[in-house]
Amino acid sequence: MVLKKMIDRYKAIGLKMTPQRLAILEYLDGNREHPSAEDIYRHVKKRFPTMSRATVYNTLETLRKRGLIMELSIDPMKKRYDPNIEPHHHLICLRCRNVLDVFMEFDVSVPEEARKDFVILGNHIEFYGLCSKCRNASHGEARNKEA
Amino acid sequence: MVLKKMIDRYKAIGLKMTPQRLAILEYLDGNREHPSAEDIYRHVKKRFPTMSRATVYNTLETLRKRGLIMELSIDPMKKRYDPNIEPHHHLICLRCRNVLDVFMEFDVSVPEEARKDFVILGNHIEFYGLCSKCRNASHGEARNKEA
DNA sequence: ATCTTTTTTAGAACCATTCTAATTTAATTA
DNA sequence: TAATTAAATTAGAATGGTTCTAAAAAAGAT
Repeated sequence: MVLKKMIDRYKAIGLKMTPQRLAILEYLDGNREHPSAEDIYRHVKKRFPTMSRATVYNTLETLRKRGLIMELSIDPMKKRYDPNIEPHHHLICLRCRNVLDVFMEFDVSVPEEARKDFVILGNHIEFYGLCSKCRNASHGEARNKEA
Repeated sequence: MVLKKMIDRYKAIGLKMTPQRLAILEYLDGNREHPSAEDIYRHVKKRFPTMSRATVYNTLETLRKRGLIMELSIDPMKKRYDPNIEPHHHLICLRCRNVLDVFMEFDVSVPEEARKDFVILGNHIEFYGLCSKCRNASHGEARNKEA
């Protein structure tokens, strides 16, 4: 459970721990769904009906700046968030947009001449394809518009 | 020049070739800037002042569906497009968001047990770091808000 | 030249995200 | 525990990217 660490870190840098933030942190803790801000908002709103979207966005931005979560550009329409900050990669279903983590390291170094003085600080591999559900169900699960 | 091929392909499937579409195709042909819809709109509007954003979006979607361009999820805020459909990867500057192509193949196969019945159809590697301009100029070129 | 179908257009609508300014609250200190 | 103060929350407005709409224009076929 990374939750406790997050809370401690929060306080250590002079940020206030509010019930709303705690709810967001709890939702994110161990979450493997790579949720969007709206996903998070919908969830925590159940417990805090007055919750504002701004709070979700602010909290996510604060967490990101502190390096406690990652912002993913996996979805063309919206940002998605990953509370797992271990470097890893993603398997993305082209049909239902679900995302599976891939905890592996690959040797993908780019030689000098190919990177033109660019300093490479990290990498992220998107594998795209079809998840087992979508591969079987010829219709079900569809959530996007590839064609 | 892939332009001619695109025009032929267009007609072959019964799509009409209009001056607006031609302008968009010409702008994309050989373009290595990974432009957004807005970038394209601004450019072609110079030549066609009545050009509508809808035309740009429609054309891009048509091209994408036909596999003539690729839609990139490189930028969290907007889609960007790549007329180069050869499989390749991208070097993304965290500071100015410029993108450099990497024409290399990497062995990134994911073993059975790691992909849980997922069928992998392709992959795309994002290398992120700092381009030479941004690395030198401590301020210039900044276009985003990493911190 | 006419006809049919597709495309273009301006603008409205929509969704994700950011901003705003007033109100509330966590944490500190007396 | 009450007062203080800096930070967080809130509803809603504003913004930016994208999609939709319905009417007008134009491409390609006959």
